[in-house]
This record gives sequence, C-alpha cells and structure tokens, in this order.
Amino acid sequence: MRIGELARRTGVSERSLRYYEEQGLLAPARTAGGHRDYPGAAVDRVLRIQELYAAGLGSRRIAGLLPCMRDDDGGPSAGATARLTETLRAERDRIDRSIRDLHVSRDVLDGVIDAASGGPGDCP
Amino acid sequence: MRIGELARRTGVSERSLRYYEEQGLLAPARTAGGHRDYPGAAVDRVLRIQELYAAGLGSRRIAGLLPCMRDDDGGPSAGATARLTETLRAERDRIDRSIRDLHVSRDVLDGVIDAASGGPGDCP
DNA sequence: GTGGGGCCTGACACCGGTGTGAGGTTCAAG
DNA sequence: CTTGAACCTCACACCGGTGTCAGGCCCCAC
Repeated sequence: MRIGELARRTGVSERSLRYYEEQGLLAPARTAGGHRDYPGAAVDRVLRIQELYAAGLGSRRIAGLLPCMRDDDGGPSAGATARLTETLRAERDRIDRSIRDLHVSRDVLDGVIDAASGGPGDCP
Repeated sequence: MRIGELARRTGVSERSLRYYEEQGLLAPARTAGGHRDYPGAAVDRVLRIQELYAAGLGSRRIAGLLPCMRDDDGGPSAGATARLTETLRAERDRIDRSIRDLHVSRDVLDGVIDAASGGPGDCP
C-alpha cells in the first residue's frame, strides 16, 4: 500500500512514517517511480513502533528491538540474548524511576495547592 | 550576593540563573557596573523554582505562580484566586495522567520482556 | 594602576519526533 | 494527452532548559 493509506490506517502522519524509515524502522519497497510500497504487515509494525515510542524508547533502541519481534503480535521472532533483555530491563527501571519522580512532583504540587488555597483571593 | 555565590549556594549553574531572570523568575538589582546583585532570599527562591521545575511546570507557569508564594517557605503571600488553584489542579491532573501513561508503558515493556526472554538466544 | 578572577552579553548546539513548505515527479482516471 | 491528486526529496522550525564558547567589561586586593 502507499504511504497515504498507511498513514490513514495507523493514524500516524506521512512525515513520521518517512522518519521511521530514515531511522531504519521501516524498509518499504519502491515502485519504478520511487513511491514507497508497504506490505500489509506494515500496519501492525507501525502500531508496534508507536507502542514502543509511547513506552519512552528512542528510535535507536526500537531499531535494535524490532528485528526480535514478530510484526503481528509482538512475540519473539527469535530468542533474545541476555544483553537485549538486560537493555529492556534497564528501560523498565528507567520508567519506574520516572514514575517515582512524578509521585514526588505530585506531592510537591499538592503542597503548593494546599498552601495557596487558604487565603482570601488576592493573587491571580 | 553575586551570581557566582548564588550558583554555589543553590547548586544551579550561572547560565540557568541568568535564564531564570530572562524568564522573569528572578529580578536581581544591578551594581553600577552592571553586575547582578541578589538578596539573601534569592537562595530560597531559586530552590523553590527548582522544586517547581522538578514538578514539571514550565517557566511561564512558574512565573505566574511565584508572586503568590513566600520565598522562604512557599506559603501563600496572598490567597490564591479560584483561577490559580484551578491551574494548579490542572497541572496535578497532568502529572497524574503522566503517571498512568507510564504505568501502561511499563506494562507494555513487561510484555515485551516476557515475550523476548523465552527463546534460545539468537537475537542481539 | 594593574593583574587576574569574576562577571557581562550574545549566540549557537543539543535532543528527537513532528509540522510545514517549496519545488519537482509520478500515477491513474478521464 | 491531460489533469489533478498523491507522492518525492530537501530543508528549516519547534520546544525548553542547559552547556559552552567568544569577546569584552568590572572589581578588588595588591
């Protein structure tokens, strides 16, 4: 399928799809005229990429990870080495840390809210 | 005090202190020669700014918020209006949403890790 | 008055995914 | 063949707090 249809079916902009290719995440065939020609599996693959982006992984990490996953369900296309799983666990830890930091931030903000909401209302 | 001393006492770089001024978060006096001259309260104020940055607020929001807080303890310098507390609660909600998103991301990553860690180890 | 450390302004880089636009080519339907 | 939509590449901008450099001025102790 063409880039426009893929964009429509995934909700991802054409610009982003071209960027994914630039980053090595997609490798569509080309027509004689140079237009990108994606296989049907690209839809799942793009959704998977979005999932990983949403998890906070960067292009480089995703590029290293994708070859190890089936496009359709994200299952392992081959067993991962210890190094890969270690990387993933590190990402997981990073997310955990972010969550803890945000909890702290929320508490700070709660304190500010409590302090601010007492008075008579002079401050914009 | 001069910017160097303030930087040392807060652990914030001189660059950042100048940036805070640019954003309207600090307004130090100037010597005849143009050097910044901070009052002692600036130390607390800068720490407070850092606290709010850590909570994910941007300069603009902090600039709107600071006039409503005492420098030393962060208590209200005047009662906040409904609009301000509403803004703060919106920030709080934003953080909450981020936390929930990160939980989802972590679950996604856990799924990937589970799926990847089964096989014989072919994938880098 | 002079040396040297501290400070000044201004400017560019970074990160990384995305928006946007220019200017040109291809494709498919009429 | 023509037309118009879809597509191509290339390039710049954004966000926002911070690092860093260049070139020059201030301030204080000697």
